[in-house]
Amino acid sequence: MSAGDRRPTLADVAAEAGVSVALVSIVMREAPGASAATRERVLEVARRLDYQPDNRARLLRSGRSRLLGVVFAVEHPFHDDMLTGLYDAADKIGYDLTLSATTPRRNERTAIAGLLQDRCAALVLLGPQIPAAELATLAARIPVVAMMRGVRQRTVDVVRTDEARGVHLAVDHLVELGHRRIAHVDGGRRMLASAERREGYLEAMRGHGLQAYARVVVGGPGEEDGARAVRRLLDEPPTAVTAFNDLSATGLLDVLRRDGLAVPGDISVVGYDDSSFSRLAHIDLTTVAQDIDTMATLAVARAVDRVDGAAIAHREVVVAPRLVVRGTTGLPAA
Amino acid sequence: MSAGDRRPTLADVAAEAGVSVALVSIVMREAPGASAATRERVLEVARRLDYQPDNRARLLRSGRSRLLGVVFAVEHPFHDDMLTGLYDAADKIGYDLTLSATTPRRNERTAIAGLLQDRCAALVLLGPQIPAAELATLAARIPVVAMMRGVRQRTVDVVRTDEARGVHLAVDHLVELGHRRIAHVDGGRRMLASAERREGYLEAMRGHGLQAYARVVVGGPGEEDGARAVRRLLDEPPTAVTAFNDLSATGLLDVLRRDGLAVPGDISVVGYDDSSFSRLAHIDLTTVAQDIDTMATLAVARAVDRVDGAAIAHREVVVAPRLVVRGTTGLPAA
DNA sequence: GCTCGACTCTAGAACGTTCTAGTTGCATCC
DNA sequence: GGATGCAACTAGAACGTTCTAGAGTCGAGC
Repeated sequence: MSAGDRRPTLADVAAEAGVSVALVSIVMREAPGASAATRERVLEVARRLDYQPDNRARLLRSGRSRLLGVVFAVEHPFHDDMLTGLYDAADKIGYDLTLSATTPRRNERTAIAGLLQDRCAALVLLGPQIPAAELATLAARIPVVAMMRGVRQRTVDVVRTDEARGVHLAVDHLVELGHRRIAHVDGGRRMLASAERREGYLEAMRGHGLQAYARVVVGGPGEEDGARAVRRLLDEPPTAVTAFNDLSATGLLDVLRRDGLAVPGDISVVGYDDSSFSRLAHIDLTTVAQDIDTMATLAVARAVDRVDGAAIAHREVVVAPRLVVRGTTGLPAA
Repeated sequence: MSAGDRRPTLADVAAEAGVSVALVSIVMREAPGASAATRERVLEVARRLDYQPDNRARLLRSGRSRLLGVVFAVEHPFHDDMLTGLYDAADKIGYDLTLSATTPRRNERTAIAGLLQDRCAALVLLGPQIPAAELATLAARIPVVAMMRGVRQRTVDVVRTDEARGVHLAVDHLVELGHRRIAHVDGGRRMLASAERREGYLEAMRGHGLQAYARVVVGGPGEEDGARAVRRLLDEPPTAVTAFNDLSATGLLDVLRRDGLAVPGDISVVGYDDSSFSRLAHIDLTTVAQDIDTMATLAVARAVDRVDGAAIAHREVVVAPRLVVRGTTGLPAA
């Protein structure tokens, strides 16, 4: 009735071009078995009829799907960056991505269920929150790659950043600038990476022979957590602070500046994550960045390997982060 | 060979339960036509075999797809917020969402092509960048709802915010606080909403009889644009500024504070978009927020109406924004 | 005892592709 | 001049569902 009565199919193109359906199929997916002349003619007809292949039917018939399901959280701007990398990586090896988001009102289980019904070949989960056991049962059904979360399950693959190394880099940088009294505001008990980053901090301090100066304050993932933590720190202020993440660092910065302390003049601050806002001139935060492209490439490669049934012994890939030096770190006060 | 040889199908469940495939289908989609007893039994078998319906086959067979394709940009954190609303709205009326992102290296055309192949029933485009003509040809093929962009094409639906009204609200707020010398830093020539917001500003100034004080400075969408514009403003500083967007406002704030001007003591600033970073204690920006839930609900409803072939005369829905008052606006300096 | 309707269930076609196993035509080889 | 090979093409099954049409069963109504 309205615009297009029905979308054209292979059969329509075949009829119009005077060839068989199978031949049109061959032409459309650029498979061998058609002469240049007919190829040309079929393509012309397809274009004229505005033919669009039906992915559903295509995937249904041809078993393997060359489709990777990705679960990401709308709350994490960082996940958007990772999507960019994943699209690139998948594209490069001829795979497609199908996305499913978690939102404050749409949980991970729902997001995963949707992808399972779409019959993607493997799942890539960005910072999955569901219990490890659940990941394991899921992995029994379909290859699963978890990113940015360590999972001690021998059936799920993991691609993550070397968290400890990240804070290590931050401490190295500060020490190099001449800092000694460096404190760490951690991510609290509930955050997965918190313990690793704290350990990285302690280890780095020991490595520089500064264990006597080491000081860890309990914080959390939010802005307020950083603000609260730094107030406790100010009785005997260090010359530099490494924070659990950028948000926490921002809260911290805010309190410092309100108290009239100059950053980095009086105190240097390092965040973690290289969140987009840390680039704002206003904040200009020195921070630790994950290697997005490398991680994305590895995750996709690993997923595809599993789909192809490759036998890979090690399940976990740990990628080194890098330090992004901006304006919140400098020489310590004299 | 590996984990699961093959995912179970309706036929497997049917065989195991000793009934026909059709009956299992009936049970799985909770259609009428099966007794409570068999329903129970079939479900039990399905659960035992870990049966998952195959969406592809399902959609292929049952023509209509109850599937909405959404194109969003990873660069826009705001789009993530909108996704949240869209998921809610779609969920409420039994529709599914399939997402396709644009990234710095994946353009809108590619994103749309993917969705077309997935045979979704309609397309929802967040802030589409492609030419209106292209949108029109697309709309000839499938219902299209464009969000956050005005399109003068009688074949595509539009759900957008009343941009002029947003700046109007900002000016009203400032005038109410006692400001008169209120300037506007616009979004430059290339931004779609720029002209509307500028008009809204001028109209509001006129409405308050302040046309003599009206002053528009050419800016842009970025932080640097705001910074550059405000420097030009400082020869004869106003007591308040409305900026094209939050990013521009942030650049502006940064310059002001570096110049030793207090915000809002010496000068008040209003942004636009309610970006997530505008909530940071550090920035705490008064801004104009779009009504995400309303817009999402309207967009989904409109898309579904078109799918159902409803005849709706007006193609454009304009939603009122609201002002979010935070810490960058206050009484003018005495 | 026959028909009717309601209910439960089933066979088989259909959706739009890809894949397998051909068939045809034509040039090549001994 | 008959076998062989190859390129170009085709018929029809298959993928896992849903849908249409109809078959069987049973109790009620006359």
